[in-house]
Amino acid sequence: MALSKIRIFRKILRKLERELNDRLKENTVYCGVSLAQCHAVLEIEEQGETTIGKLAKSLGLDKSTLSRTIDGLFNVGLVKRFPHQTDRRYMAITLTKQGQATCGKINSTSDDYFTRIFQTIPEEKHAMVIESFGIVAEAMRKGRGIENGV
Amino acid sequence: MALSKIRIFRKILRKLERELNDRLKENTVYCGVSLAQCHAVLEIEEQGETTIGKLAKSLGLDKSTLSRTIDGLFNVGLVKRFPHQTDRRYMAITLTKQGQATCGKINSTSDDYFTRIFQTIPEEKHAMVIESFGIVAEAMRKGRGIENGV
DNA sequence: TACATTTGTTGTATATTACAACTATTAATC
DNA sequence: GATTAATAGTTGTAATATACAACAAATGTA
Repeated sequence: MALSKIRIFRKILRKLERELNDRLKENTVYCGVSLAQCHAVLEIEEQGETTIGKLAKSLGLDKSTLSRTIDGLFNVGLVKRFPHQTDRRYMAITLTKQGQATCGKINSTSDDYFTRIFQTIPEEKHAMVIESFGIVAEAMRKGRGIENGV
Repeated sequence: MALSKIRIFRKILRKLERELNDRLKENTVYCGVSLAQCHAVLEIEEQGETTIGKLAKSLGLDKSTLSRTIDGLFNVGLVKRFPHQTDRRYMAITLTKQGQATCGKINSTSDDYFTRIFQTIPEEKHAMVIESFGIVAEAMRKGRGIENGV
């Protein structure tokens, strides 16, 4: 692919990153959780009962970081934390009712937002857009460890 | 658009965000600058001679934050800083030779990376992918201030 | 000239993060 | 079964990134 197109794509990507960031900030502020907490909450929702280690791995963060993030969520009553039945090294982490409510709020504001965004995009392009984002996300996932100059 | 599709799109987007983040981290570490510094350097390159205020605005950050980021870049010799000729309230900011070199390194590792990523995507889909990302980025930019639950 | 605005810097506080050292628990080895 | 390994999580510490408020310097305006 021509370098000029790569440059165009990178520029678009930087723009997209800025927009995504701004939106996320607004959304999390509105939902009363920090960005880190928001990611953790969504990840717990996705994993169901989980552990610090699993969350750290799936979010690509250190376990100490997650330990503190979960501390914060526990303190504001969004997660429950109790030793695993058979292996007491683990802490089983789940969302409280309130945590589920927050999660629902995050999801619904995000759903609303993207519904509106898609309303400004011609309907016949929707499938193309979704496919394209999927392609790139997957290509990047597969390309992990590709020499990145590293 | 159906909620189920919105949900799929959001999930893809989260995946993409994680991948983008990871890659940026590796890249900036390799290029010897922090993520914030990297963004600033690329923005200075794009704007040419610029100011703290302009950078803060374009990056969506506080001027005090940029003041400190530029401090850091100045200390490692990547930017020059001197009072504007006619209005001495401004600091004119430019990249040094070394700053340009770092910028070139950032660009070329990113170019290489995305060139490889696109090599894993069928060629006939390249145009579609670029168009789609452009559409979403622009839709989000236009949609700024859309009630986001706020 | 006196007041208002703009630009950037500094003081202070908070959030996010990682690494290293540690504790507690479980698994493996002998 | 006792000793050693490995694993899960927490805590101490430090670095980075960030914003808001107070400020100083420069410029514009009345």
